[in-house]
Amino acid sequence: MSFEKEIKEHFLNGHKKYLRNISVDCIIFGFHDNELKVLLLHAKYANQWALPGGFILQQEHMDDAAKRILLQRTGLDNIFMKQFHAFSQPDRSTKAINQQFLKNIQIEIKESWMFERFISVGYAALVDFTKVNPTPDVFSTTCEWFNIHSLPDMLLDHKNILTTALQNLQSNLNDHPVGYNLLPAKFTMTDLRILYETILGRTLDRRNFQRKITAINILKKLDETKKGVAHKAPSFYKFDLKQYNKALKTGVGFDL
Amino acid sequence: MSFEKEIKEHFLNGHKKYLRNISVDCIIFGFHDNELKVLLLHAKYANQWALPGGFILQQEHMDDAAKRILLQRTGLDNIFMKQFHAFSQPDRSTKAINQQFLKNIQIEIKESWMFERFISVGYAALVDFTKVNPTPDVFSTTCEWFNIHSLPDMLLDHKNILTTALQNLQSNLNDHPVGYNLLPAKFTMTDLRILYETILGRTLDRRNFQRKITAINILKKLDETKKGVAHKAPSFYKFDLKQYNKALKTGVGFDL
DNA sequence: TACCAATGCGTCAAAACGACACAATGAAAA
DNA sequence: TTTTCATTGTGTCGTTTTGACGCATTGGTA
Repeated sequence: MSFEKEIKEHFLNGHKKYLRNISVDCIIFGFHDNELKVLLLHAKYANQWALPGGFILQQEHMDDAAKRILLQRTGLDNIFMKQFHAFSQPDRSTKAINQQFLKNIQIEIKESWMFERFISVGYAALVDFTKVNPTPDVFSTTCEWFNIHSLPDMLLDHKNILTTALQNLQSNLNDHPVGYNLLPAKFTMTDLRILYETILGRTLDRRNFQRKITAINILKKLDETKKGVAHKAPSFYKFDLKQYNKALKTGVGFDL
Repeated sequence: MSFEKEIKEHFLNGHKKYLRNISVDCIIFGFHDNELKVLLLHAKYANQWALPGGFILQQEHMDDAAKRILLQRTGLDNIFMKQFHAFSQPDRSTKAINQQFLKNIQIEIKESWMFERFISVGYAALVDFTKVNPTPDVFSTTCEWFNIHSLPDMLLDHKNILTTALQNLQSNLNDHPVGYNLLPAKFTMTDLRILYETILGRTLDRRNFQRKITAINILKKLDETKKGVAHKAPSFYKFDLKQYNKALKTGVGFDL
C-alpha cells in the first residue's frame, strides 16, 4: 500500500481498527553520558516535537498497545512499562495539526475519527539507551533523544505529560528499584548511584547510598573489577533479577 | 421524556453526547460504625452489583465526569476525587448485559455504541457516610453501602477495580493525610486512629499514632471534650485545612 | 617511586521507632 | 458517696535508622 493510500485508509477507516477517543502516549526514558534522556518524535509539518504515541486495537489490552508502540519506536521488546495517568482536558485534539498534515500531502478528508478529541493514557518505560534504534512513525520526520533538562517546545500537553511521568518516576524511586533496563548488565556502584542522582536531581552521599542499596538485597557483587580506570578499581555488580523483580512487585521501603 | 424514550435515545444517539469506548467508574468509600464501606448499584436484571459509573461528555474533563457521577449518586459536591488506574482488558463489554436489559424493557436495538468495548478509568472518593443520599441511576434498582470485607458478586472486573482502589488508598496513606471527608468536623484522636486502622486492616499503637499524627501538623486540638462518654473524656480535634491541603499536595513522609 | 583521586569500610551523634509504664479522668457500679 | 475501671494524655527507654563524615586502601599516573 502506498503512503497516501495508507494515510487515507487510516483517517477514513482507522476507527474500525482502533478504539475511538482514546490513545496511548509513551515516555521512553534512557540513560547516557550521566544524563536522563527521553525519546521524542518530530511531527511532520507541525514543526513540534511529540511523545511517541498510538492507538489501541479493537481487541488489544492497553498495556500491549503501549508495548507495541515502544517496540515500533525502539526495536525493544520485553520492557517493563507502567501506566501512570490519563490526560483528559477537553481540548486535547490534534484536529488542526492533522488537517495541516493532510493538506501538506494533498489529501482531502472532511470527516475523520482522527479529528476528534482524545483522552490519552501515559505509559513510562526505562530502556537501555545503547540498545535503542530510534525509528520515526509515518507522521514524523525524525526520532531523537532529548536531555530532560533541555526539552524543546512540544505538542499539546505533551510537556505536561512528560513532567508528570518524571515526577511519578521520582516518587516511585523509594519504593521500587530502578536500573535493570537502564544500565548495562555489569555496572559499578557509582554508575548506579549516578543514575539515582540523575533521576532525583540531587546528589546522594556515596557511602550511605551503598549501605542502603545493599541492604535491600537486589544486587550481586561480582569478583570482577573495572579495568583501565584511574585510581582504585571499583567492583562490578549485577542485579539479582529474582530479588529485583520481587522488589518491583512488593515494593521496598527505603528512603534515599 | 419517558423512560423508554430516554433509554432508546441513550443507546441510539448517546455517542453524540459522550465519548466512545471510554467510561468512568467511581469507588465511593464511606466510614461508618468503624467499618470501611463502599457504595454499589444493583444493575437491573443482571442481578449483579456494580460500581457507580458513567460516561464522559464530549466537552468534559474526565475529573469533572467523575465528580458529576458522584454528585448524582450521593448528592455530594466539592469532594476530592483521584484517578488511580485505567482498566483495559479487551473483554470489558457490557454488551450481553445491555441487550438483556433492553429485552426486559422490550426495546429492540441492533447496533449501539453501548455494545462496544469500554476502557474504564477508576476514580476514588472518600465521603462522609452520614451526608450521603444513595440514589440509583436509570440502569439500577437500588444503591447501597457494602462493607469492604463482605462484598457481593460484582459485574465484570468491578471487584478487581475495587480491590485496586483499596490498595491504592492503603499505599497512599503514608504520604497523604486521610479523614477530612470521612470524619465529622470534630473528632477524637481515637476516631481518627480507628479510621486509619480500618483502612490499613491492622491495629496501630494508640500512643505512637498520636505522636506521629500530631508531628505532621495537620490537626488542631480544640478546648472542647467529648461529653457523655464513659471514662475519661477525650479532646476533640479538627483538621487544619490549610495544612491538610498542603500535605495532600506535597505529601508527608511518615510511616505508620 | 611518590602522588592522588576514587573506593570500601567504619564511626558516631542525633533522630526516629516500637513497645510499654503510669497517672489522670469521669461516668458507671457498688 | 465512694469505689471501680476503661480510656485518655503524656512520658520513658532501649533499639534501630539516619545523615554526616573519617580514613586506610587501591592502582593508574606523574
